[in-house]
Amino acid sequence: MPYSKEHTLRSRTKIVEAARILFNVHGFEKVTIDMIMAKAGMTRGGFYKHFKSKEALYAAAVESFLMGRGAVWRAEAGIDPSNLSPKMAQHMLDSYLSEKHLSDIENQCPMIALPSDVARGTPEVQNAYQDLLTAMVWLFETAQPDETKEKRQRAMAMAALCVGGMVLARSIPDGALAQEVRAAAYGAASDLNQS
Amino acid sequence: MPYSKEHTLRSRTKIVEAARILFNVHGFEKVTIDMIMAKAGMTRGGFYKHFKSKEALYAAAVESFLMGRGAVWRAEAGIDPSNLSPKMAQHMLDSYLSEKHLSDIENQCPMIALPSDVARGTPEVQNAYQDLLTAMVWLFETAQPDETKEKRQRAMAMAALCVGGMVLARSIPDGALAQEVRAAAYGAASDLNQS
DNA sequence: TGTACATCAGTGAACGCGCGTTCACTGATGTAC
DNA sequence: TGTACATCAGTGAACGCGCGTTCACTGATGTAC
Repeated sequence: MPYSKEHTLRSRTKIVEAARILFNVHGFEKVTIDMIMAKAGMTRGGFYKHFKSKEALYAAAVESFLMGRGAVWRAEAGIDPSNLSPKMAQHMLDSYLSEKHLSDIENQCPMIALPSDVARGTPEVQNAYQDLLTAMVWLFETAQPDETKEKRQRAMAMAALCVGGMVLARSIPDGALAQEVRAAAYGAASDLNQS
Repeated sequence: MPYSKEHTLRSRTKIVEAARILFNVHGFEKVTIDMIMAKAGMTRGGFYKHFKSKEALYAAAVESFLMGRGAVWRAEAGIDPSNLSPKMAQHMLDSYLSEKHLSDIENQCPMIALPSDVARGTPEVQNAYQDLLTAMVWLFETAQPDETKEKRQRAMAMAALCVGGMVLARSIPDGALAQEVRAAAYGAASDLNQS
């Protein structure tokens, strides 16, 4: 058995990480296997030792966000999933609907970066996307105080505001309007979290 | 001057209409000039007599929704833009966040169908997208009673719920969860409209 | 401890296909006389 | 009113390029003796 399991896994991780960033910046179709492998420090052919197709990598890249870059991001935002409260949910909103997230193309949440690609993607990719959504809704829902009514609907509306606000802000050329939309979504989501 | 202006315009309209539907279904990259021209009842080569590139058609297709299929759609929903009221805005929400809209891939609003393509598109396409958003926000804002506070923020949050709710519902494989998200966004948007 | 071997991650050239765009042409139709 | 002409929308073959995937190979390294 040449090359250790660790070596192989490290290569795979480098490919996924390169892909995640490139897909975020350019979208699925515009990114080539060459670009991904070059960014990962390898050459074209080796790709198929790790993934059976570009589509399979896509699912892995979306999935990787949850426990990879997403975890770093939650930590930076001061979110502790094992100790949730409305304050924690507010931290999540502060961070997700921030100017910083709006301008951070490389490390943005894939739910914002890739929706049209995913809606037409394979079941694999859609499952990965759904896992991200489910995690976000779970966080918002669990963070609500016990007595809150309609927690789940509330959490889902907050998620829709997070993704909708950012998607709209990203797709329009007028920067001032984009900030206005982002801020409006932030305000409405905060109201839902605290009322 | 061979062929009347009307004839040329009719051809152009057929191309734009075919493109709007095909982009909605398959996304920008997956649709070929051949597919579009075939659907419009013509052949490949003629395309460039009407548009300078595929990108230029893209902008035209997004733009066309506002006064084309979108107008039909508003009429069916009983919306009269010259006589707005909270009830009209509610009709808009009823229709936009409906099960019908969720399943109507061909005639869906381009804001839902194409966000990731647009976010990386030309300024032309982004302008067309922004026009759709501006129209929607204007409608929600204008429909509010005079005494309502923060009308504009409210209208923007409603738009974010409309687009966010539908984008999420479209991108996940679990149909029941998709309906739940759609309904939650609908509930929250209705609350914003009426409170 | 040292060495031959087997494995398989990684290389890079090549393949094959699809698609956006171009181009020489055809032919329908409005206009001038 | 009828006819020759000019225009340009539409045709369809061809071009050229890029990209996903394949494939024969190379060489690094873990294992057996």
